[in-house]
Amino acid sequence: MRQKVTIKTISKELGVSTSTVSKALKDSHEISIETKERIQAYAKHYNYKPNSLALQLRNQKTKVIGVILPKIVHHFFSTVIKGIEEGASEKGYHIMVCFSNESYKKEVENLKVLSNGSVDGIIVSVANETLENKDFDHFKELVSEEIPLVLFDRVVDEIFCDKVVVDDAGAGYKATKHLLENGRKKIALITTPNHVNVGALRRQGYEKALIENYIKTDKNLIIEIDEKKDIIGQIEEVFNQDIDGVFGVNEIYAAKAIIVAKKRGLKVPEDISIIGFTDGLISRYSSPSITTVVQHGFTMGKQAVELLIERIEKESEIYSPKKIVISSDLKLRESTKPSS
Amino acid sequence: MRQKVTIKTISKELGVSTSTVSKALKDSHEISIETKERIQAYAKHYNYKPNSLALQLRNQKTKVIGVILPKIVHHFFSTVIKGIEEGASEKGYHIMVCFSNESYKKEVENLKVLSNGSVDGIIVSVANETLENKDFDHFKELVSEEIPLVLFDRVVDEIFCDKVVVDDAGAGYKATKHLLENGRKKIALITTPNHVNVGALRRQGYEKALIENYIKTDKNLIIEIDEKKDIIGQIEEVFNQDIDGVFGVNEIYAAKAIIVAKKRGLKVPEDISIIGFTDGLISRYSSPSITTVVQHGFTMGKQAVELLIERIEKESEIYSPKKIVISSDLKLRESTKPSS
DNA sequence: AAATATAACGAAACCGTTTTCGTGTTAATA
DNA sequence: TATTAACACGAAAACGGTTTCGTTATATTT
Repeated sequence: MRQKVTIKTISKELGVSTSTVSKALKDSHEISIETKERIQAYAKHYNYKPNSLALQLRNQKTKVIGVILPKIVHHFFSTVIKGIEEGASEKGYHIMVCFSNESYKKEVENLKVLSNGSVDGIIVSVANETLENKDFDHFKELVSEEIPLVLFDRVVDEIFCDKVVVDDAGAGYKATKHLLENGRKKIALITTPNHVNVGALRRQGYEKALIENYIKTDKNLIIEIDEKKDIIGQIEEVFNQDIDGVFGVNEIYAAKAIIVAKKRGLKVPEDISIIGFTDGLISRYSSPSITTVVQHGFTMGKQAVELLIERIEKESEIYSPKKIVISSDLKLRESTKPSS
Repeated sequence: MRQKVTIKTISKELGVSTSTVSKALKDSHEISIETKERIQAYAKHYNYKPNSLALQLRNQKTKVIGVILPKIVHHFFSTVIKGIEEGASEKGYHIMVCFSNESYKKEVENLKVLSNGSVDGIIVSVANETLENKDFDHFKELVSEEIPLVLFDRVVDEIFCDKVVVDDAGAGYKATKHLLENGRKKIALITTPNHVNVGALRRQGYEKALIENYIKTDKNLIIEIDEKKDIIGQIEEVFNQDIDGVFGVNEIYAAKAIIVAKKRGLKVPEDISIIGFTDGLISRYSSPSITTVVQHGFTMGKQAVELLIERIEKESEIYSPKKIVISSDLKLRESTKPSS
């Protein structure tokens, strides 16, 4: 890179001290008008830009927020990141984004890098592998260093920090209840293994709705997808039972359920109602379009970053962690309707 | 934040100089083994982490790459960013992500912030508004400051820098040719206004394929979507003509074309073949699934970042910009088949 | 005329680290 | 015994800014 023009360059060139230059550029009253004008003109002409590293070092803050996501090619997370960026941007912050790719090791690495002073605070959605391991020491260390931290969506209770979550249990309840109100009684649940908190919570909601309607939960109707195996194949199994409704805990499962239903000659939504989670493009464009629980990822991201910045900027005050619960709504589309 | 342990803290605490501490932590031979052990033990115990800002300032490099994207909630761009992050990560870099939201003003701002020393180089896909304005001074200034810059996908030729593009003309050609080979002759093109380079290029490919097959391009079959208006409505118009094939320059247009076709009682692909661009989730999950041009966003991102890092790390050498063209392939699905 | 206020600027410390270049002590060599 | 080498460490500059606290010269007040 071409040698940059610094305060030092200017001071040498104009025969004044660096302090004078610094003050002149800030329009300080300590400097005479003529000198200020000379300096400002020079700076403008040579396109002087203050080196932000120097400022960050001096001010002990970077105005950067670190973000660690499990993945990015994913509608929900990309929505969240948009919310985070917008919220950050409004407050004059920038974001540094890393991905854990659901790996514990990468999450630890990322956290280490971000906590060395290059960001003012960190926002994380925990990797699946970490949730399985239940090893959260890296987060606890962060907390003990008093680095502001906000967890969202995939959070863990035992970490002492702010959290933003969707009301997954409530959402699962709403989704299931919608199917029940459609007159469906034999409702299958296509979910993730239980260590994924959100899956577990959505299942709780599902079970609660069934119980309220005096329906026994039938283990055979609940299937925990192993993503390493063939998903369609696993879904086929539950279709071997007699069912008239499906609740998929994400939009992929719902979309695949539709494919399986069609293959079996079942009409959606006439013969079977199907509801999904995550209001992404799949739900909108699959045929029939899918009724889903919309998660408000954008809101989550924005809330998370606002919480974080508040924490960063009021570090003097006594701190007690908050938990924000974002409720979710149903978006009704073609894949559900009352049974005839 | 709790006061962090620095080299200075350690040096005071152990009664040695900061130079000694620094050397000891680097296992320098200049320091006696006992002293080194004392210092290292202390550092480990108090969880010392070198302040990366200080290092960046001293080394005059940040190991951070700035990325400016027009948007993020978009399959192609999120794929690219994944490629960028992976490539960066492999070389020990991190990424700082900003969004222009297709706005010229935000792009200029982002560029200004990133060029103040906080990143070693920048990767950009140009905002639509900027392409309309044809105002590229902010990029030229960057180039004149010799800040490494790589443009991808939405590039502009007059900027002197490395570029990574997809072979849009070739891809448009391939897509159209596929429809022709299916025996389709009245092929509509649903595209963007011409100032969007990629749209223009794909259109060139479309026209070339038609000409090769001695088919006159019919203006009435080409529709430039104005995204501010109702998209479906605009697509309806082209369906008022007699057509048997549709080439949509992105997956949304293709998906909406399918919806319109179905509404008109046309069977896809029996009566009409429809092909899209961008192999995202929509194409995969809409019904029928959509034959598309796959853009290899991941590869683009990775190539872009590798180009950039090469440029950053070999700054001494004489520099002549490269342009990498990524070819695209067709992914055949259900929405196209030979006419019967 | 002496004391004080003000204006305009510079010196130096500081943020946290690395690195060059001493410097003092001890051990080995001439 | 005088010289040199090796060892172990510290002082200081540098990266690019900001800011506190002088300091000098002039202007104002008593």
